[in-house]
Amino acid sequence: MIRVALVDDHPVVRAGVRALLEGQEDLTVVGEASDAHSAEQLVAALHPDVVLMDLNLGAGAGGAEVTARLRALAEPPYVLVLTTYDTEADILSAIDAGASGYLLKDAPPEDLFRAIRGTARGETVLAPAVAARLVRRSGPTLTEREVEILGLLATGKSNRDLAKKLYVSEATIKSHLAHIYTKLEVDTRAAAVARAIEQRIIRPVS
Amino acid sequence: MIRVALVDDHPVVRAGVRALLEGQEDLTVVGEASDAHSAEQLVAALHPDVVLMDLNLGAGAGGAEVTARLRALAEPPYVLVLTTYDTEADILSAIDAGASGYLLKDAPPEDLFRAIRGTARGETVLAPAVAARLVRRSGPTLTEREVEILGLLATGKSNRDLAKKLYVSEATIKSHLAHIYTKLEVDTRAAAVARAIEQRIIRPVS
DNA sequence: TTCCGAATCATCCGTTCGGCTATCGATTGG
DNA sequence: CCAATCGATAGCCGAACGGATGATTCGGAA
Repeated sequence: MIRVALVDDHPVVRAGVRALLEGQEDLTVVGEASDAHSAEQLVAALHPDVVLMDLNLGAGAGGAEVTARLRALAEPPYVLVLTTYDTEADILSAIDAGASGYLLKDAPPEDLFRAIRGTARGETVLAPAVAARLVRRSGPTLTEREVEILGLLATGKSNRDLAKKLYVSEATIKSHLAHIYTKLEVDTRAAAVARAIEQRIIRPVS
Repeated sequence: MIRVALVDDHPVVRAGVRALLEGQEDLTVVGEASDAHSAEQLVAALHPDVVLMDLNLGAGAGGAEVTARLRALAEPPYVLVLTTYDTEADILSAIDAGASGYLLKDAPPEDLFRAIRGTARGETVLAPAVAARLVRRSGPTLTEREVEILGLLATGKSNRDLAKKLYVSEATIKSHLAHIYTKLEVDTRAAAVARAIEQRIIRPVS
């Protein structure tokens, strides 16, 4: 019997996953948590085999942080990230934090079951769409610096502002922008920002 | 007994809502659909009292369209929109299409129950966050024209492009942009696009 | 009917962008 | 160990942008 814990701030999703898993003979839900803090308590107390983790836990610590802390425990559970969609950086940081897999919430139940069973065996499981993003590097890969600049672009900064903020010359900024435009196949900052948000390279939050 | 039909492309969500509703004595789920087409068939065949509708049905027709068609039936069901989050325009078009209410998926189960019961009685139910958006007109209200321009801005169009596309002069475009900047409290197109996406005024899709 | 907002158009002007072309050190990886 | 990539830098130039100001028309609300 694989003991599963759910961490998600959506009651509907928790109920859904629970209902689906209870229909499987070898899977059982031993607990639920809706925030970072109770998630840690839950895992410490119940020692589940697998934790289904939503990365977006509303307010407070994010799923990646929680994942890292859970994996730092004495007998760490396997963590399977189950989320709707996130930034490439989010995915990477979750995996960095020790997540064993990454599934999207719109996955069919069979995929979910398979992923949990695989995870419980210590396998790494990635949703096809996610794997594609990571392996094929779907689309061009932006450098850290470029992502940083994109983030600032979204706040309406001018090249001069960017130069000051990053302690480089305007020429450098323009060079980066040119690279960004090429990679995103755009030719204006506005389109670059829209693209970057659409491709989840940056988030639209300030 | 209130007969409910679910329309959502996420199996997990369908299972979750079903599980939650089955725990209520006066609510029963009579059917599920994951796309526009089967949703219409389902409703025509089963005549549910309330349809829980996700606006984002993946590919194909959107939830608003489906809502409109369902409401055009001889004995139309009440439609309660249950979605994660959408554009102000989406909300309005759903209500235009005849939806009786609008709930967010992260709502606690009790709210969901209340909303379904209210909807079945013919009441209009809006999630607080949604109501606030519509009533208080949270933030400045952009005109249709301004939203249209914002959408095109996100594709990287220049003022001249916009002028040609909208059959007006560049001066007009600049005038609109100035208004947009004022309302969104920004001063560049890039920031305007980011703001607009963040505030769900436009969507980041092309 | 009066008044206001939306949409349209216009001109001026200084600033900023984006394209182009090149160079250079550092780090990483075959 | 040498190629490739990344980050940083530079100058030039035409086009685009954003700010400021003002005007007209039209339709709906007061």
